Amino acid sequence: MTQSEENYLKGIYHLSHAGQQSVATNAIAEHMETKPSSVTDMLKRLAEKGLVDYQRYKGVSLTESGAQSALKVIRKHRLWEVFLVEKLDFSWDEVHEVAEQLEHIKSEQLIDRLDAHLDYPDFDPHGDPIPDKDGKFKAREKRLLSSLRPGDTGVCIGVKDSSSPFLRFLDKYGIALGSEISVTAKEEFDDSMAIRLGGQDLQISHQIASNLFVKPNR
Amino acid sequence: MTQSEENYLKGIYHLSHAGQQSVATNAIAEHMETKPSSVTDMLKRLAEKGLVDYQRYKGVSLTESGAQSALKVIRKHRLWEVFLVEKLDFSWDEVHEVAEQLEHIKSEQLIDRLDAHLDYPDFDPHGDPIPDKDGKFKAREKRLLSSLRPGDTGVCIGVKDSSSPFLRFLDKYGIALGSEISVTAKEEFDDSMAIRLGGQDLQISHQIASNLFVKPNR
DNA sequence: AAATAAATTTAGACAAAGCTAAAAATATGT
DNA sequence: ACATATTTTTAGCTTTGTCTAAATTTATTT
Repeated sequence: MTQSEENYLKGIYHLSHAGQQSVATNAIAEHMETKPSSVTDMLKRLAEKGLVDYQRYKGVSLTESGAQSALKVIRKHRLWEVFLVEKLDFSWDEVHEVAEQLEHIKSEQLIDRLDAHLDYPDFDPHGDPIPDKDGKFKAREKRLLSSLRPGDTGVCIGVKDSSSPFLRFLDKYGIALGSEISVTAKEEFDDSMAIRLGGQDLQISHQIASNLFVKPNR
Repeated sequence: MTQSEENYLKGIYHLSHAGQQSVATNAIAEHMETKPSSVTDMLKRLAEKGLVDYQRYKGVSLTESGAQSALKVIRKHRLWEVFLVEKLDFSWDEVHEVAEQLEHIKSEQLIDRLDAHLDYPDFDPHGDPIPDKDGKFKAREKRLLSSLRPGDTGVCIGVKDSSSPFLRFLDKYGIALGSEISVTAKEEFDDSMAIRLGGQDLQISHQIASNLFVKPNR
């Protein structure tokens, strides 16, 4: 399987889990920053290989085999991200590009040993779950911070938006995976919130709160 | 620069340091397991980019810029080999293939941090020197074991042949980088040698002795 | 020095992956 | 329901990197 094929499978996987079912050609093109005509070409090739179910004009979905392949790539991507952050001291906003390359290295042995070296992590530096060898991953209760009410508390376990500006914003205010957050107030008007973490009080916009995942305490 | 271009530069670099000066198209083809016509095509492209000096029918040599690029690839390859052996417990006969892929990952930051993580190694697991960021590497006195005479001693610092069968042979008899070796006898007839290392006596053929580098003690 | 052999290059094809522009199918608005 | 807009596909071209077969250049023999 080529790198490009792997990238398409990964893209289709992500799109078919955000929205549902069959994914539109245009959606893929936009997601992969390419042209719809190029997507069509690739879909035909992937269909040939039994990795996707594709009928022209009807969108596409991953076959079982395609989904397994996508999960393998995602596993590699996320394990490399953990490596970069834990072992090479990258910050969480710097890892994506490099992991995009590393995810295409072909060696079962390499990824198994990397997994062991990292002590079998379940989540990557953005809080996304890492599939195991069989493509299964640990679920955990995950809600947007914006859905909590004043008085509620939770632990930061991930981000929805993983763009560099957002991640750098979080770093700046000391918000990291594992941070204990309690909601002290919520503004009706603009849905901004007052939160407390590690001794300090912060005022955060709805924009921010709706891109942070927390595991609520009960 | 594409992966293929990088591979050619690396190949030309190795060939022009084993033999001398300008490298023949056929030699490159053989070394890279491809056809001479493909090599010609690539040489033209590399010449276009100012990475090699090439005149048709006359062979090819690296320009300053081409040599620098080749050294960067070699640096990455060897650093990754160290990583695989030191951190992921690969054995020295398993690392080459994977390093062939990893050497093409593009990120200055990655390779700098990997270098630091590995504590700036000077030599790879086969004893080959690792170029620094400026393409320079540490020299050290290096002789073939076969050139020592009875009574001489030395430390094993590298292999000439780094094929799996040879490396596995060395493992089997406990010969590793850093092993203290003393020559106890040398057979006129077939140039085989009796050596002593770590308490045991071994009889090794000329084949073996002429593929092991040692730093002689004086 | 001509004849032959070996090395190298050219010409023409092919596959992967992309693009643009035009055509076809599907969806939407009134 | 029909015209328009949107989406998707097709057709044809480009680049990278490879190949085979034929042509050409260089090297070696006798």
